[in-house]
Amino acid sequence: MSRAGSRVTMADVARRCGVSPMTVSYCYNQPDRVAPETLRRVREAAAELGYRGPDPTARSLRRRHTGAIGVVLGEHLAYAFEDPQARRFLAGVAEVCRERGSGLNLIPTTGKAGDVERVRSASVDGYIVWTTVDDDPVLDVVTGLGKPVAVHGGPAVPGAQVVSIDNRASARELAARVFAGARRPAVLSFPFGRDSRSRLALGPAAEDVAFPVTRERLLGIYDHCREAGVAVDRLPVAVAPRNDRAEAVATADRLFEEHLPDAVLAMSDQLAFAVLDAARQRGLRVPDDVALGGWDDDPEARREGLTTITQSLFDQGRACARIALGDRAAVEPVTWTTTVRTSTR
Amino acid sequence: MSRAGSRVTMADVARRCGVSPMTVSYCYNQPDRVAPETLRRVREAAAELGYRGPDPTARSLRRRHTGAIGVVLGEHLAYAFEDPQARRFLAGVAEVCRERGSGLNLIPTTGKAGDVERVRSASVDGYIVWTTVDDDPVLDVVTGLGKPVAVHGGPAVPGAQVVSIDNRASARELAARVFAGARRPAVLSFPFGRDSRSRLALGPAAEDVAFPVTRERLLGIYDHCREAGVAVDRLPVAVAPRNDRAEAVATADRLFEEHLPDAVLAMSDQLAFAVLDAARQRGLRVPDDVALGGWDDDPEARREGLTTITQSLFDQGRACARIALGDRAAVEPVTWTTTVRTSTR
DNA sequence: CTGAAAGCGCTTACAG
DNA sequence: CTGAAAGCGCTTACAG
Repeated sequence: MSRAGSRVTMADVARRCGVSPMTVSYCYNQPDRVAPETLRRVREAAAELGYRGPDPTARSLRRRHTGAIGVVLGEHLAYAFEDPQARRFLAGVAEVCRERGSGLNLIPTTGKAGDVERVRSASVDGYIVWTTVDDDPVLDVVTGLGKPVAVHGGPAVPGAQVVSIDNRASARELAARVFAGARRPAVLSFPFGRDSRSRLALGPAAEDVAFPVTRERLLGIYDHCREAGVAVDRLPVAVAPRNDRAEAVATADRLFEEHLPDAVLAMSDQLAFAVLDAARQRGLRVPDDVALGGWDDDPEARREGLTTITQSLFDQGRACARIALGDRAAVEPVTWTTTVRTSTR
Repeated sequence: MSRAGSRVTMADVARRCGVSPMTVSYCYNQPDRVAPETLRRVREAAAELGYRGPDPTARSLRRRHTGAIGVVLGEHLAYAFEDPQARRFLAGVAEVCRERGSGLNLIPTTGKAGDVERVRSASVDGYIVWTTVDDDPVLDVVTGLGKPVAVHGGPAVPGAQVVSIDNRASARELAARVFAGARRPAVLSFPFGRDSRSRLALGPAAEDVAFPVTRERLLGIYDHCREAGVAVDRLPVAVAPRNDRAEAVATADRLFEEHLPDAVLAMSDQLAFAVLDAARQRGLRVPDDVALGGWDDDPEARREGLTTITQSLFDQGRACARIALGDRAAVEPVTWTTTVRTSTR
């Protein structure tokens, strides 16, 4: 048996044992259709020649599908392996891929020029786009390819299916919990756009927020404020540079420094933990001195007694994968619930 | 501009504006070679027809490379997103892919029948195999394809380049540290083979260990024992079901229950933390009652004062990616050092 | 600066 | 049960 990694083709095998290339093809794709003796000879010839089976690229071209889906990550790719929620999501995607024997292609984008080309030139049958900004050029490219597209979180664009909880409704409900009885409520937000700089403002306009998930949550919080008679234009909203517990402590700390809030609604559990860390450093008690709420219901949230919006990023990953693989079956709406623990009054 | 996602080819564009298909091809691949006016007309026709550029699969077939590498993960794929060291490794791989504009294909295997086919039928130019067992059939497949192959950790096989620290030497050196002054040393090991069941034995034979990384570390520990006059056949070796802190606590606890060790060498920081958790539950002090050591130098290791083997899984991921992309440049040997902290005497 | 030709390696309905 | 033919969509030396 030769180990020649060099190009051995079906035609070579066919020639070697005196059959046509299509018979060799059938040996690999529908072995039942081939006479046992022929099958044996073909396999023997393949072994002698070191032929390892049909070339995947040629097969994909001919069959007009690749058996893989692409996941477009809008951040430095390492993020996908660091952020707990992105990980849960990808684990869900991966599970479906494994069930279906499908490939999983990670496509990082950076907001620079090469993105569009990298996305377009991935050999995949469908795309999943991880939550991005409204005007991300990748969305146009991906929806113009005639392949199924799932967008996690948002934005909603024609030609793509969004998989997301109702962020606005969940924010409104959570704000009611966290801000209950508070005199100085505040928000710790995700970045507004791709330029992820930390900032702090009073009731910033929701229209300025480029990430739909962030915008909807902000809008939901404002909804509550109006209902509860809280002045939105005096609501401090601090923006964390990234969804990272350690990094966000400084932002949370500045929030305490400047406004000493007695209730903080954070846009994720990670950010809520950052508030918790900052509060502890100051000797503040939760929820007596400061009430807290977050999103995601991370395993750590239970240990910390954090009130949070429970949702399954894993299941959402699964749903996105099914869409990207072309499942027409109606994907059920994404569910969420408010889980009340001891961090709120 | 049409949004027809349906098949529009280069030939269609060529026909539309009265040039040959190859001119259209040049417009995408070497636009400088084309007269500006022609370029303009071709682009216009492409826009009118909704042509989005060359089909990636056809291009790959023609060019004979795909611009992607495959990463073979020997565990349930979700593992890649959970295990801290696997994540660091993949982040390193991903960084190189991003630098080179290369794709990253995740290929999960499960030890079952479909594996070989899934690996073989991935359209990639090179492979990275995450540490696996000696007789993994995937190794044969992957090295027989005539494509570059990097194996992380091991085993070493012809046709593949191994990227790994010297596990045996590091184990020997670490054992000397951790077991110093101990009367009842013990080991908390990774699984020996793919059947990941928890067990506890005295000086089990290293030859029975199917994972080279695990075997080499065990051999290094035995090396030290022989030098230091510790009876290997009375050295308790507990096997954790998985490299998971929470899950391994039960195994560590059993080790304390049955042997009450005063020094435990764990094969990773995660497993060392499990020992730490079990020790704390029993009110044991580190290092006075029990000395501890691990591998990897996880960020948490510094906080916990854990003596450990420092290595960069991130850099090893980078090295593997370069190999899989065909870099012939000598990849430097992988470095490691023993970082001594307060968990040893 | 542009085109005619060949071919990357395979699969599929269709005959026989 | 097996084969002749067509073609998936593109790129590349080579002429001109």
